[in-house]
Amino acid sequence: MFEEERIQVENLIKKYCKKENLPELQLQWTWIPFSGHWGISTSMFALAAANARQKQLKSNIPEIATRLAESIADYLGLPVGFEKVEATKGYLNLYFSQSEYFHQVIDLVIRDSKTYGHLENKNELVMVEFSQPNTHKAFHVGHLRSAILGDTLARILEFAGYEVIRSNYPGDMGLHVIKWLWCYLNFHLGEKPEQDITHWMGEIYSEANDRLYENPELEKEVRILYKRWDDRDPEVVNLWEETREWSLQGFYQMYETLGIRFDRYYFNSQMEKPGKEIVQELIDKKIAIDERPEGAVIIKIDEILGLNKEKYRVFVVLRSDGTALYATEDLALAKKKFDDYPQLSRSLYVVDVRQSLHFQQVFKTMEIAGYPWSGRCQHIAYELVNLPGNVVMSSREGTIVLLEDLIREATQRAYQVVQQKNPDLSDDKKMETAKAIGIGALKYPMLARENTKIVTFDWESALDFNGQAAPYIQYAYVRTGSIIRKAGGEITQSIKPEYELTAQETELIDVISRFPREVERSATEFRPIQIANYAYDLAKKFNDFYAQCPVLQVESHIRSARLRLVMATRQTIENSLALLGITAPEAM
RNA sequence: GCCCCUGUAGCUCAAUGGAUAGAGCACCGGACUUCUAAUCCGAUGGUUGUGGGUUCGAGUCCCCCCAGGGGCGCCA
Repeated sequence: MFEEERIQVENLIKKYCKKENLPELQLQWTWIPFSGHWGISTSMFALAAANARQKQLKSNIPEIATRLAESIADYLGLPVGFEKVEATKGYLNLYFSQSEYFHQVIDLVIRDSKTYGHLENKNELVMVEFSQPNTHKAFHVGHLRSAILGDTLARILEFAGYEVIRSNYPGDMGLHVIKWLWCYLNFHLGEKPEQDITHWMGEIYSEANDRLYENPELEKEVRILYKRWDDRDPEVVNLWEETREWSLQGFYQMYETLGIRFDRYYFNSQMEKPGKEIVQELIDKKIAIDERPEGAVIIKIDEILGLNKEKYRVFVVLRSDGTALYATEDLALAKKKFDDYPQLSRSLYVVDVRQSLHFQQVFKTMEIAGYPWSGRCQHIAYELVNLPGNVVMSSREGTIVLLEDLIREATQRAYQVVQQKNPDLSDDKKMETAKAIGIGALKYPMLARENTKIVTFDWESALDFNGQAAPYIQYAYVRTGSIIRKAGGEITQSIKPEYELTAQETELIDVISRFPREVERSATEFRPIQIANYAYDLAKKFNDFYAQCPVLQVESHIRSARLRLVMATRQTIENSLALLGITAPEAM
């Protein structure tokens, strides 16, 4: 928006520089940071400094910048599309024509509606792998972060013009699964989960750990069972298949509730064989050293690269007994993704920060082995969700908050408020609204935080719906709906307002116009926090407007203009909430 | 020992290298006869961990420290 006008001004400034024999610099434009105004701004400090350097002048840069800004402002006069040009403290500020800007921004939003902010097709295919839950374990609040972060990144990347494949990688085999099967076979044979599947699965896993802790001599039964799995004993395989399916059904339910979908499932258990093949290939290529049976199969990455410092360390890719490690399987998975989608421009892994070294090792190994796509793999690291006192959530330690419990609690609390404020809604509608609010409230704090910062979970703040939180944004959305409904379906034409806009109106339009830029930035930096903060900012500006500017009870031309502003706000809130995976409710 | 992350208001967190470092929570004082008060307005609150450097300009970039967290050969 206003690109043409900006370029015109830029050309004028370049002309001025040539005329005055000033160095030519790329101008950096920012937004005028003062509230109640809108327009673009550029500083003259860089130009002043470059000029001083070039001419060997020793002088006060801010002073020169101020004079430069002043003479350029004089030179420019009043370019088309702007209503004021101002030089102050070394900055050149160009204020947009209010009615022109209003008209352009609002028309664009209303015209594009659901696609407002959607960027041009980038013709790139990106895979986002996220969630990676372990079957036969509980699904707790810690797991929520990867699921939500990955889902939101996928939404943002899609909106930013990428084609996205969402993939999941459940951990459906490993020691935890064998322990679970052992416990089930001995103490729960014949039982089946009913509701809260992942909860029930988690209970048995936890029981297995307790029993083994109390009676360590039973470990040998677990080892025997693991051997039976390795030999593909039909009884074990069948039981594994059946119980694994229970867990997966539990996950599907959870994703359904959270509004998360996947295009592609890769399973840990399917990567075992191809992983071992890659390890053999690495041994054949003399990249990996086979120290079996005394030692494992290892790769001395630093040595291969000739690094003096320890950076990639030693990477263990196969156990000394020949069984697969997580690392073995991750080598296969990386390759499998590019076998399936050779045109992937990026393969992203949304996995917690503790595995940073692991992924560096995986990607670097594939690079050494000569796979050309290795540079397109990238780990998107995020910090953990801990309990107060920096206590890590762990199924084995029993220090977990179950996702089912949290969702139930949040939804119930939201339901009570809906019940109180909207008693006339049907019960289905109340429940639907409560879910939108409760789940939104859980998602938001995980997104409105830097990926690299730890989230501390406590019940009180998780269930606090006030302040900077999803319900605040949803409430602003509901308010826009009320106004439009009360206007009675009035048709509003494109309009250039002919009255002095209030500060609240200018700021609101300014924020609306920023949306596409926020999408771009959020996508290139893989940071949903940009959108989370943006959505809040937008809602806040609307609430300011709501408090100060009556829409329905004003003269008709103001009413028409404001009604359009409300419509555009509503659309932009809706679009930004959609990127966060948060439902915009009709009533609250 | 090596590597990564974090350090900003009492607490939780923001801030494309730019103008006066901003929100929420908490606390205190106000605003529903109005388009939904899950809202709004006001007040209080800062040596951006320390010390250097780069730059016209540093919370932001670089270096040394300090503090906390995480990772480093057969866990996932």
